[in-house]
Amino acid sequence: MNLKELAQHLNLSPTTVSRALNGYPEVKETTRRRVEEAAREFNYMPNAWAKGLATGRSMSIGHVMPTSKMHEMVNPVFGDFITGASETYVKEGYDLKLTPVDDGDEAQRYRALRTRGNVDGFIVHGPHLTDGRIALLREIGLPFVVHGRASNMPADYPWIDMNNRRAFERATALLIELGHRRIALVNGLEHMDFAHRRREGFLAALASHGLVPDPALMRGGEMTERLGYRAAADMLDGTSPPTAFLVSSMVTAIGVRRALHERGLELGRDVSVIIHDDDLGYLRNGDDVPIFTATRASVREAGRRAAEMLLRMIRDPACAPLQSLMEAELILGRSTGPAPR
Amino acid sequence: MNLKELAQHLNLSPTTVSRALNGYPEVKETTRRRVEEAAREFNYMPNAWAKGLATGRSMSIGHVMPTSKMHEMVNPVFGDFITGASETYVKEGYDLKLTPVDDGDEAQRYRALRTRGNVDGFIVHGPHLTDGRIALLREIGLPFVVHGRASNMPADYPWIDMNNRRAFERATALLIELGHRRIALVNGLEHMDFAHRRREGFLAALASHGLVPDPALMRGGEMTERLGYRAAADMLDGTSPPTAFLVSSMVTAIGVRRALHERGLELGRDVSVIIHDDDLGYLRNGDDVPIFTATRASVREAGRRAAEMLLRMIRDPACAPLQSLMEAELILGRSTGPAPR
DNA sequence: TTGAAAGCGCTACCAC
DNA sequence: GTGGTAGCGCTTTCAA
Repeated sequence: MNLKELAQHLNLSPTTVSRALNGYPEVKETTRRRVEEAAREFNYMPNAWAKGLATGRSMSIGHVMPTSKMHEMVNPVFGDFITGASETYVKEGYDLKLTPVDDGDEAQRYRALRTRGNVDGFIVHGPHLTDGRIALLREIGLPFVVHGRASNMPADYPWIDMNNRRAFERATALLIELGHRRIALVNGLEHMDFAHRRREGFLAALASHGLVPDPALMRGGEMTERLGYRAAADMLDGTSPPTAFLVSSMVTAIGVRRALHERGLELGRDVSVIIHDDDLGYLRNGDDVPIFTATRASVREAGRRAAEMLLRMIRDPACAPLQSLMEAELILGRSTGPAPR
Repeated sequence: MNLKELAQHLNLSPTTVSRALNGYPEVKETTRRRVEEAAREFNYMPNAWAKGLATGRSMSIGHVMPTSKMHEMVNPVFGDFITGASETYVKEGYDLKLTPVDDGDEAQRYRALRTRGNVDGFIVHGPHLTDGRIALLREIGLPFVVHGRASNMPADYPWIDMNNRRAFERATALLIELGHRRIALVNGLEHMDFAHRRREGFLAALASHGLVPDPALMRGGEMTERLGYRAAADMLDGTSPPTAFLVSSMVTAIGVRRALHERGLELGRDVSVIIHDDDLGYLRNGDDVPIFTATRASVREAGRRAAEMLLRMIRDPACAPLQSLMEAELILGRSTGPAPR
């Protein structure tokens, strides 16, 4: 059933039916009602292609994410974020076009999506510190929202982000106040913006307490179990081992625990650990360790908000770029850890 | 730059240009070359909407996945699978339309995608044992491929799946041959097809060795750390504790380990464990435990294949439904575990 | 308040 | 081998 047929059924012109369905004011109320009813009855849905062709809008949003580091973002933040965004899209009749893209040919893919007229806007996932995509997207001229930030770029684009810096600052301060002086940081890949900010928070807290960071106690990498194990093992076997760890991601923390366990060290007795992770429900490793976290619900919320920001920009290209910072939640474990030995 | 303008530049008709670009045979080779060159030069890309409208094909594929259980599939298989599928799509000029959908209103969303003419086919993720979507999709009439299977449905649809049954059968047999008689199964949610098949494999191996399954030693649930912990704790504290565990997912296995550790039991000394997981690179918990696994590469391969199957069906609706079973790989740990005490 | 008609950019049929 | 032209289903002037 298409518009024309529907119009014939109603003894109306396609024009009027179109207007009625799209909320134009000049349609008589009774007519509109009649049309809407018939549309429901025949389960009429406008053909997206014709509509796109006629309006120039595609009613779909491109989500582009680098695949080589996929696990960093996909797992698990990405799923929840996208679910949140979809809630908004569905409500507003938009589709979500997912484009995993190799780190290399990003520019190509963005341009293609743009030129073929396939999307009305972009969500950018997993920004690096210096992320070329922002300049690229600006040049391309479609609205976009960044999930995260790119610290080394002028901050005049719209973004939504967790306050990673603050979470790590608070976590570090907490450990310092417990009496720790040698605190290890096991971080994500530090060319990723979120990891960089976490590090900054860590350093800021040290500095404001008059502590000097020890490079031997700072490590970054893909957030795997293996990284946690290697980093902790090296540090614990080093000349002056840490008494506390601050760990990016639960998975990495598991590796840290393995290294502790191998050395007969007990968490909460010999060593303190604080974890930051965005995936609580899935992998909660007991409740013995304090966690800074973006809960699943709040990541979803972030997705919803990002989508709303983007749709607003699509509708009103002149509107100011919104920026939104969300706070991580602190969940205290049973033991916040001991004073250092 | 659109087709008409490009044609004018070349002093050709739009028709010829279109034919040249779409590989029709009746174009003179020199003309084709001229056209292709110009297209590249002006960075011409056809407007997807016009093309869709004219051809009736959307050049995009819908990936629909239930969100309520999202972590089960999203994490981490989904990312790799979709990356693989995208490789195929990009090559063939297709887009990937992602639709997270609440378990409830699936029918609606599928129909909408179909009626609005938005997709040419579907990939179905995370099938349940009795999955209504298969009947629904058949009724809707677009080609689809299921990532996984639905055991309780007639198996005449196209699917691609890991051989979960066989992996668990082999794993169980391995434990039995080591001398274990009381083997625990910590499984995923058993209304999910993959989990059901794993259980079947487990039971089959017991049966073929003349062992009777003990319901107290079988547990299913969301594959979280907590499930592993609870299940193992209950079983170990029960009247006749298991001497070996077979665990679905690395994350769950971490919980099992915690329970063991709490009780002073050591893995590889007091108890054997075999894990099945599809996410090796990310969360490899040491190399001390044997793992059945679909490697990241093979999951990607599965995505590629599924996409190819689907595109084939789209092009030739009459073609027979392909079905493809992939074998999990066994990676032996340093210790395969002891004989039972 | 409604309708007729002209496109949107492309493909595909038919004629040359 | 190439070109003219009629749609695909919708929106959007302009006219009534």
